[in-house]
Amino acid sequence: MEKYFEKLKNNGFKLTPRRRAIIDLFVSCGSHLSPEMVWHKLKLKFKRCGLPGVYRNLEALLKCGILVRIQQADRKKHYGLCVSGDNHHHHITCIKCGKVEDIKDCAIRGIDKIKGYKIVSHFMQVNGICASCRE
Amino acid sequence: MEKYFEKLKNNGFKLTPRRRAIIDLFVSCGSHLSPEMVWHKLKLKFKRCGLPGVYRNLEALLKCGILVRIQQADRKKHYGLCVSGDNHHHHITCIKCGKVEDIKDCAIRGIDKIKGYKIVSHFMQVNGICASCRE
DNA sequence: CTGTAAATAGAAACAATTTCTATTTAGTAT
DNA sequence: ATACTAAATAGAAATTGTTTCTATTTACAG
Repeated sequence: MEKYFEKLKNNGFKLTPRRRAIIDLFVSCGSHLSPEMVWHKLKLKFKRCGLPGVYRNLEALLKCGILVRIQQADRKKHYGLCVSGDNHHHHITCIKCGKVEDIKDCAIRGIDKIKGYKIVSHFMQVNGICASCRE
Repeated sequence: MEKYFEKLKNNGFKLTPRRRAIIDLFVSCGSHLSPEMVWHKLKLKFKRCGLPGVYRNLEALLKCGILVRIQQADRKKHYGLCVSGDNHHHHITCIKCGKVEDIKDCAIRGIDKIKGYKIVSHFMQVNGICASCRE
């Protein structure tokens, strides 16, 4: 918990109740959330609370490496706690409970070229059903 | 060309001038296009031509396997010709010219489980610079 | 405790996509 | 050829997700 507040400070961001609540939320739910889902949760705690503020805070937390952005099939943005820090990794998402885990092995890493293309970036998203949702 | 018209028919779709033009467009440009880009091109040929119609047609062509949907970093949908047919594959995109090619090898294929997750689906997008854009 | 830059709410703007309704058209049956 | 019918269409309007703007409030350095 403290380490997150450190990160905020190191990046010149203030520690506000909103941000504390958002971090809490991600820590306790342990899965990824869309801005709208975060907003619904926050509205339970704060009576006055706008969706634009949620977007701004999620981007701020992304910038200081507390959250990662996860690409889903829908057009919504999704965020999750960044577990691996800055190391290159991908995500596996449970389609039942929404939990997100990091995949450290990356098939592409270290590969320089594919089909004559100089590789600039790549993105991988794996969807599955986690052990506890499957039993 | 004929094979595309076959596919339309096999899926219960009619072969309309719009669809013919859209297929032509993708064949001749050999890269991926957003609905809006398709629309701009179509407007040169057809004076009356709506963006909603483009969306509908791209989805129709997707359904019969003529086009594939490519996930880009932006929030737009992108479509490209489906070169590999129904076989599982991913795409590499040139960030300079927009060309899209298929990658047949897939690191995930055949893998059943990762971290205890039963894998349901996955998605990979590689971005690079192609040989001719690089020289 | 004061000052200031950052954070905020809420309204409004924006962008991509989808839905709706009435009209037109492709392809089948005559 | 011609008429019929389901599908395709244009254009307007609605919806959805996100961003920008302005005025007010707040965290925290001094």
